[in-house]
Amino acid sequence: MSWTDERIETLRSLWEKGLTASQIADKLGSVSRNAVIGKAHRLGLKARPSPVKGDSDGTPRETAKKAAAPAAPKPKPEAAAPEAAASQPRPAPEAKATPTAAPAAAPKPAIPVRTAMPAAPVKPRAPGEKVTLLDLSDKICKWPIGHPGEPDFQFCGRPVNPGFPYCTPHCAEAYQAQLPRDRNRPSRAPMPPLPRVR
DNA sequence: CCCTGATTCGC
DNA sequence: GCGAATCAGG
Repeated sequence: MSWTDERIETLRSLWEKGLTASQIADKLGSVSRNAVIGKAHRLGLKARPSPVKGDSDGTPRETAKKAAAPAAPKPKPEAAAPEAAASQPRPAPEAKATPTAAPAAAPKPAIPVRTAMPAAPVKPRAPGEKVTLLDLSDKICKWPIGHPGEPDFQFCGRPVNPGFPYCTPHCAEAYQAQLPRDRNRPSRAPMPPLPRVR
């Protein structure tokens, strides 16, 4: 379907009424959210609270262009991470106390590591500057340092191992291969300490 | 992950 | 002109 006068009128109306692009697209039918936004802009309708308006200072909007740069490598996500089947995420990293029968060597789980990783937070931070909740994104390691609620609490902040919530070292910490079963030994690992509660 | 609007660019 | 793909942020 195309943009008939009627549909354009509807778009105008709904857009200025404050409906979201998705809602408008939904109402019109046969068009995507992007189509609505594109059309709205072409019509001159615009300036609605955008999540991305946080464009501070002189950074209009410049990112990797498509055909512009000749030598522009494309870090495409590609194949997703093959969720380790024999692994167990440990939500309570502090409790890495594995006193009894410490395995001679923690078996290196097969965690895909694609790129070398700088051992520093994504954004250079002043010494002592903490990686707080407000800094979290899909891109930085969310491995907790310290205990929530305590003044020193912060997050690791290194770049994540793509597809994981943690950086590579912390992935190795969090996802450990299941050790071979042994009937002579208690099947249950000792309970890790409970998280502190206030 | 879901969502939002903005922008780019091949068609 | 159109809108999918992408981006950047909530």
